[in-house]
Amino acid sequence: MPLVKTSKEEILQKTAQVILRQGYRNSSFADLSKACGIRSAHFFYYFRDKEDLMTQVLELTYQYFKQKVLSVAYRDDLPAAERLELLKRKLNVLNKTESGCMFGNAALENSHLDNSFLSVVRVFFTEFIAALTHIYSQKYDETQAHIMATQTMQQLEGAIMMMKLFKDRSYLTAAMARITI
Amino acid sequence: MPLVKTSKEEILQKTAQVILRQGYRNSSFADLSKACGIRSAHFFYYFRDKEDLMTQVLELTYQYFKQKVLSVAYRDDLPAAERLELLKRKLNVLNKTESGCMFGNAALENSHLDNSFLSVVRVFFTEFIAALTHIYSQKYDETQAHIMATQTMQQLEGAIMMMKLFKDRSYLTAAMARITI
DNA sequence: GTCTATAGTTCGATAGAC
DNA sequence: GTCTATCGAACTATAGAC
Repeated sequence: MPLVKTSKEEILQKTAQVILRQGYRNSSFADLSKACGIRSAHFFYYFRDKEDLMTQVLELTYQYFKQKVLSVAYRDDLPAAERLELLKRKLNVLNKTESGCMFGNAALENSHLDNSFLSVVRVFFTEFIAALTHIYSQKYDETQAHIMATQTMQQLEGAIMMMKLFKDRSYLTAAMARITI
Repeated sequence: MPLVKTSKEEILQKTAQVILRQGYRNSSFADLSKACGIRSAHFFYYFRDKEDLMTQVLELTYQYFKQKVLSVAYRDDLPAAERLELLKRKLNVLNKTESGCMFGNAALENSHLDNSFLSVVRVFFTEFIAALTHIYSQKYDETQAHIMATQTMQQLEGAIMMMKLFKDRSYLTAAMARITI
């Protein structure tokens, strides 16, 4: 019985990896506890229930994305084209694994329910589109920029779906290459 | 006369509706049997197990798509633009409910496993892209046509994801409107 | 209808840090 | 000797299967 100190942050990160790969419903506490090196009972020390765990996983992932990825869209000292290239480079974390997008997975898996964590998923996509719109709006009017942003995001999610299904990263690579302003 | 009042076809169709909405893992035999009006034991008369049921649901849905939707892509008596419009009209079944695409859902939910039914999902997308490629290749060379087909399909899947998440059909409507040759 | 496995969850105990 | 993190056992519900 190893008395390893596992922080809440650590649990959230390991859990995120498993759920990214397998989905929410398909990840049991048995899976999660194995990945974290703790017993499943211990999750309930930090989290109310599985839904609470998922909510916090999504919130952490969203915060990471907002701060590390989306923020570059608002660096108005740089020209739009450069901000877009920076954003694309940051987005390449998606290409590290073939596990896809946490939020896309969660959207398709849980939209029929009224899980509390769905609101985080909706916020993620809303903010993602807003960031892209901000970049495009340097060259196009607000309406057109919003359309292009939505299109870009949808193209990415579609490509990620193919990447995950065919275990082939070239779908995402190709879609990324097509993103320009 | 061991007469069964509920045919296999009926079961497959009702089951398909539920799984389209809720996903594979999220649909229990309790859910499915309620929707079909049979007792859960009855499923095992027609199907080996849940995976077999899902495989046949996907195969039936794929056959429907192939015959009723994708076939119009190969009606070479019609000009490409007209075939594309016809295909789009057929695809509007997706807009009837906000439940999304069976195959997109299955792709994201199960890609981490090696479920036998994943091959049907891969065939669906391969054939979908092939059909679109055939239409585009009337105007563009084969390579370009294939790229455009992949892009169109990914755009649709992305839009369907948004539609399902936000329960708002305008994402799909807008994406459809943008599909041209 | 019943069986078995597993899921999510609860509870009480414990071992060390302060 | 209280506090925090952790574990082990057990409970309850539900799943898939026949």
